[in-house]
Amino acid sequence: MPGPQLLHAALTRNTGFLISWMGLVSSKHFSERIASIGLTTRMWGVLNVLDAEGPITQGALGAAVNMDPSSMVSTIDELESHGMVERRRHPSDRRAYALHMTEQGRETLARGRELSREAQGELLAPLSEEERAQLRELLLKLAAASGELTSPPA
Amino acid sequence: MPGPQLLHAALTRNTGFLISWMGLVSSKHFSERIASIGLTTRMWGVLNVLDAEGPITQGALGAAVNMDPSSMVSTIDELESHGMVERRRHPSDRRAYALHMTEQGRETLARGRELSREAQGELLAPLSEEERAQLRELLLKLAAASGELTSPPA
DNA sequence: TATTGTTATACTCTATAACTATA
DNA sequence: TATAGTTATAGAGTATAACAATA
Repeated sequence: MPGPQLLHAALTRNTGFLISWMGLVSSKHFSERIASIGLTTRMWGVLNVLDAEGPITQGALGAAVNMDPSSMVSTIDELESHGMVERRRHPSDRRAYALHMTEQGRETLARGRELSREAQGELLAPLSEEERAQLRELLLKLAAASGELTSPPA
Repeated sequence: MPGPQLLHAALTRNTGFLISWMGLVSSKHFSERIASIGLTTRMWGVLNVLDAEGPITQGALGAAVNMDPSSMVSTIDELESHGMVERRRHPSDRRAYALHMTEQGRETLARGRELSREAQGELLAPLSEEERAQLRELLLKLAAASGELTSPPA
């Protein structure tokens, strides 16, 4: 799509389609913002989970963000080349890395969180504080149950 | 992502990210369903708008679903090869087509709408009727305003 | 024999630019 | 000169398979 614009009324009937649409709008908007500090959405996800989980294996991190191993390689490559993450050797398993966040990684993450809040504010501008909280709760319920989804019927 | 599963808690803080995530879950789930009747998400969007707008030009249809002209060509090719849409010549402009939906297109659309309702029911299963209506209203507000978004700051 | 991470490869989706036939 | 549609191509993003080092 050449820039998400207005959704045709005919495509507005199904709430699932609405969610997909707003998901595209949101991720496009957000990725434009964090691009200004050299981040992609994938890097963003990895950086956040790494921050929460501490030194962790590349495979475990990939599993946590639902990214396959080969995509992880290039994502970590990017983060490392920007000095945000270090690949150190795992102390007891010489096949594996222990990924560490650098000081610059932490600074970038902090700056990214500011941008993230800004982007969210713009995205949710049409909603009142109460409505934002409502939306957030509803989405959390859906996300919590989304693991049981996605398998096509027999 | 190898199949949307659970979202890591660290990525749950930002509502914008939540929307993106659920958008991926929803569109993956939905596209798996309509694949069973030979439709892709793009074909689905075009079919719905074509149904609403009646015979229409390829370019106008592309604008209505925010799809660039070259992507429209392959999408209409698919629809035409499945006998759902016909490219007839525009009565007064021989450069343009007037796209017509066939009877089979209408049948597929009707069947797709059933699948769409089913998929929506599964996606929104964790929500009560009242919550579903809430979510729908909130998303409509956001979608209505999404045109003003997406441009990065100066 | 299995696992961690890597490489090479391919497939999908989407966008860009150059082209044709009309206007 | 501009527009409707087409073609060829290139760029993301993501997935698969084969591989080296280590377990």
